[in-house]
Amino acid sequence: MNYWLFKSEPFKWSWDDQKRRGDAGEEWDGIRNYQARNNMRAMKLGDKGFFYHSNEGLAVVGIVEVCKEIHPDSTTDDPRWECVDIRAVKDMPKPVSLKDVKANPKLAGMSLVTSMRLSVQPVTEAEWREVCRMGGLDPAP
DNA sequence: GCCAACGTTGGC
DNA sequence: GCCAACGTTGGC
Repeated sequence: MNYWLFKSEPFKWSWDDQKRRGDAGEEWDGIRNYQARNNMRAMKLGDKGFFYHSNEGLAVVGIVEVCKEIHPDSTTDDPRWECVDIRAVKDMPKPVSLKDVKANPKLAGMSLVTSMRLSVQPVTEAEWREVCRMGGLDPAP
């Protein structure tokens, strides 16, 4: 199992929008960055991810799960761009803000800190557990 | 709203 | 294949 982080500007696509989709999930389309796409290519069904609000909120607000592996992005005809589908799993009991992440030395190597602009990021298991702990969640499964 | 960081594009 | 120009992202 691998872990990821998905960034979204809440006024474009928020955690509430995502939850409203329920188990059907939603295509994570619109990604036009190779590194982000490559990360999505590496995702497997059932992989978990953080849902992060950028620009406004600046916090990890929920947990998502990959519910469909890589496929063409329906919002473009350009075959270079592909995406996965994700569905909401649960809320973060306590959102973990960027400030909190930056303030935690254990998370100094996290992509959120080091590759600020990457919109789909890998998360290590240690980082996953730490952020879950900070958010008031039992990190197991 | 500003601006720094950084990815992409295109001319050479 | 280099690099300057340009566009976008995202924290502040």
